[in-house]
Amino acid sequence: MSMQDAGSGVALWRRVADGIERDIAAGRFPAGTRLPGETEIAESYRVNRHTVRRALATLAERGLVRAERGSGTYVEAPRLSYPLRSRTRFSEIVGAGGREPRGQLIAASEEPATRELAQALGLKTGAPLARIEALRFADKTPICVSTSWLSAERFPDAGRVFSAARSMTALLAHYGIRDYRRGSTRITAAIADASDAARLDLMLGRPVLVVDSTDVDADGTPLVTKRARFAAERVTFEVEG
Amino acid sequence: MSMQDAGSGVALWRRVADGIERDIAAGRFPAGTRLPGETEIAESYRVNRHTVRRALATLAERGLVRAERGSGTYVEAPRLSYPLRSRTRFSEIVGAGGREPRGQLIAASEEPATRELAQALGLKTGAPLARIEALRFADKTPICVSTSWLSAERFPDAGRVFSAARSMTALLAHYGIRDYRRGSTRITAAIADASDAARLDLMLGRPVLVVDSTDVDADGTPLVTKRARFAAERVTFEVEG
DNA sequence: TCAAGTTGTCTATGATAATAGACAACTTGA
DNA sequence: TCAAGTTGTCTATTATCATAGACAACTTGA
Repeated sequence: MSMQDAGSGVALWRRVADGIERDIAAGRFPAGTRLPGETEIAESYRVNRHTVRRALATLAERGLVRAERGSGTYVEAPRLSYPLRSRTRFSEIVGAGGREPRGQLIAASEEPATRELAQALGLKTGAPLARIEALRFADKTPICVSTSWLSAERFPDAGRVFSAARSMTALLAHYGIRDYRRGSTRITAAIADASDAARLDLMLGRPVLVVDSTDVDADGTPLVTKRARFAAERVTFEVEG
Repeated sequence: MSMQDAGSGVALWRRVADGIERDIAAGRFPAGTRLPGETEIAESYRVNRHTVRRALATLAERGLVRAERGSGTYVEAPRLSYPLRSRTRFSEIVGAGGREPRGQLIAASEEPATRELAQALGLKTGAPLARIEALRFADKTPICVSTSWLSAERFPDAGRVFSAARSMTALLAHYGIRDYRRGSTRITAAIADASDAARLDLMLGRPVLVVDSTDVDADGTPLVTKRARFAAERVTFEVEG
């Protein structure tokens, strides 16, 4: 560590990487742009060039930038704008950005409802729930990991249905539910744990947006409650009103 | 670093600290609870006891836990629930949790509107803006740093008024605006920079929730646009509908 | 063609992170 | 009172972080 560091627990190269990434996310380096040279970046962060190289290496590994020997380092990808409205679907949001939405089932299982889950779904503690863990992509970039819980009685075989349907909207449609909306949403941020980091192809220690939400049908009856972890660096939530 | 680490750029002790803090935030260790012994934590994280000690030391420094020699380490503080509605005020939110809201002016200045700011406020690029930077507390805990911009023509002397009023609601009331609401809100997360970390009494590298918002009057005319950085570990946003 | 500027790779060195072990100081409950 | 379990402090060792310098390989534009 350098002298200016008072022992933050975050390596210098990582802070440089974060800085560059924020500049990219903020649009100061749009996609396709050439970044300043490594020496120049090193000077502006008051850091050794090797430290900058390590920072750039991690960004390159994640596909955010691409280094071209003899020429420079160039910006690759943008950030997904994610509106939080009552009736927006993941697939629509991604599609609106001109990217291809994809869902992938990680695991499906059954488990009894904890007190919190039961309360969210309007069921009794211990009621059988289907638990579906899925990974969602925009093109080939993983955006979020979501864990969904539904009543196993009302939605029998939910795991199998989801793995075929590949989206929650399609799953609910399979059970005759054509319309649903967001009942509640809670957002906070955390640091990615090992499992999320691996699935989201995210470096350990990167921030994730943690969204707890419950979807309800037209009558307000809870259908499904979820906890999703979004790679913070890849999305910006937009709240209406 | 240990072998299981592939070079995440985040020190082990910090990941342990994050883990413990998440457990506290998730309510697995409610306020007043005694944490497992250092040796036990070390085993569960597969880490040396000294590493755990360092993690606990930082949590203690931030007032999250308190170590008692010979007895154990105990949990101190909870997390603020922050609803995102059209008409919620910081002071009401904090007050609702039984805590004392406080605002502190960091700096006030005047500057011409950038293109983005002008657009948000419905003004022309270059129009004079008052810029107010403030720090907001719940009791003695800093919650967020906010930078607000208002039209300097419509709100002359805004900085002085704010420093007396100590809240945006009171400032607007001073100019005869009794009612206002949230026009737009955008949320993402980032890593605290040095300045935010210092003001929020946050370790460098901790996540912050970045909220860009614009408040409008009853007619929908933009009044003030803000960027606030919240210590993610101290709040949970609640989104309606 | 050539010079200037770029990224890629090597060696070396000091500071810090993480491990390991031992023991002191203290609290708690039997 | 005492034993078991806790936090506090010390020494020592190894791996990684960050710096520093030098040079190769390559691209670009004059």
